Amino acid sequence: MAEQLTRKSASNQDAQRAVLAQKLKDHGLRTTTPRLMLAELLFAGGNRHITAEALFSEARAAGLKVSQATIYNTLNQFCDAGLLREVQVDQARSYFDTNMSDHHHFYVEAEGRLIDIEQDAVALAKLPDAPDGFSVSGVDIVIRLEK
Amino acid sequence: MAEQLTRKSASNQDAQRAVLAQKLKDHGLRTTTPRLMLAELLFAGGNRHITAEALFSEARAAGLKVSQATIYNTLNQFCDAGLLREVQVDQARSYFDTNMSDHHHFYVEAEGRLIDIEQDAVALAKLPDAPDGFSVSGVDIVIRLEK
DNA sequence: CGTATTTTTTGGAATGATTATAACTAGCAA
DNA sequence: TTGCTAGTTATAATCATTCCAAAAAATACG
Repeated sequence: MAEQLTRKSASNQDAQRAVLAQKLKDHGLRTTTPRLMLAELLFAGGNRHITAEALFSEARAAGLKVSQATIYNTLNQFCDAGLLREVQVDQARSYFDTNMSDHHHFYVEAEGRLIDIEQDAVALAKLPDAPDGFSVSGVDIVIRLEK
Repeated sequence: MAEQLTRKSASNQDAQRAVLAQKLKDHGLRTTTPRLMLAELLFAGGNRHITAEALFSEARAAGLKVSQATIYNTLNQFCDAGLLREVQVDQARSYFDTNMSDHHHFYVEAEGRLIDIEQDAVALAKLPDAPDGFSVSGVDIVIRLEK
């Protein structure tokens, strides 16, 4: 029984990795060990918001020997590839969001914590036109929270 | 005529400085030379958005000998005092906005330029409630622009 | 009016996140 | 396999911002 569970979870893990490897390929990224492991941390457990530093700690805690440079490179590559988006809430550090759907954020400044706002919880009744010669590349709404 | 203009503009400048000195006092800040000169750069010509680096350059260009530390201190003090607000659009550097009224921003990423959106050009039809235990301390909307 | 007390300013060092560099290694196509 | 290209690494470099301790300026007090 214990063996069976172990075997089963191992194969689940393999399947999950295959899916993630495919996801990387689909976005034009080679499947390397660091990328795959980081993808697992980032994408395997539902949407999340994370800083480079936090991902580095997690990777280390998970036994993955990866350098800080790789964390930054990978996060930036994932962003460029459209697997991640950067959220601008604190000039001190960058936050990355695995949720690529169109949505906005609460930001708990005191805790440095981001919370997704469901897409249909915000409705804009009116938006200004872009100034002449420009087009809108994105609309970001951040609702700051305090206790 | 030229003299008259000179005299007149000098007295205008004095009057303006008196107003700014009072403004500082009203917000609990002592009137010191660097503060007054920086206040002049910041507030004398209509609303503006500026970075620490840009203000430093302007101050130097205007012949004011002020250290970078003072630029940062002053910007932060003005923020704390409610004379300025910080706008979060680029993790690389902080922008300060002299317009304290409730409004939002366009951000031209390619130029690092902020543009005010008039208050009534944006209307929010629906906003989510703050999660339990929190209250909303601010709502920031940034519309990113590209060519 | 000067002198003491407190606040500011300053230059330079320190910090912390992020990026650049250059050598090494791993993926992958032939 | 082999060779070429891209990825990873450790370390140094960068850049905005903050910290620090000493010097200067502003206010308070006698």
